[in-house]
Amino acid sequence: MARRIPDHLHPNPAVVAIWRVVAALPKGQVTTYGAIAERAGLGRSARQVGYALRIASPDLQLPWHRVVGAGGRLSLPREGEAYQQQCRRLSAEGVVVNNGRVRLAQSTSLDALLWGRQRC
DNA sequence: TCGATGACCTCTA
DNA sequence: ATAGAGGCCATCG
Repeated sequence: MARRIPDHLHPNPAVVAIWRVVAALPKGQVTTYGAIAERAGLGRSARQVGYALRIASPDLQLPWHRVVGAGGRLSLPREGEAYQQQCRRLSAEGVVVNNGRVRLAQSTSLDALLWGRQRC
């Protein structure tokens, strides 16, 4: 699951710390940028999380799609390619994406099947 | 050194 | 529910 991220992959320790936290996110669970910053020991530097994900190499295979904005809002341009991919990958994990929003905190797999009209 | 720039967040109106 | 203003903070040119 939580794949290890070597220190030498990036000179900035904060970036590596963020990658580690993201890599540890369980499948089907979503969190916010702010929460990740907190867990990485960066306080309110939520923007750093966005930065770290943006510069991350695809080779890392980070589950970046499990990271959303506050209130469960997808924080990517809706017209972009990345947005579509995030929607699909979340849906594939049973996370309901409704009009650019996901259910934070609750989001059990059960009502995912009941509520789930995957409108990406 | 400094202003611009975000895959952000919170509070108002 | 939506929009705008401010705040935040590391990076970048």
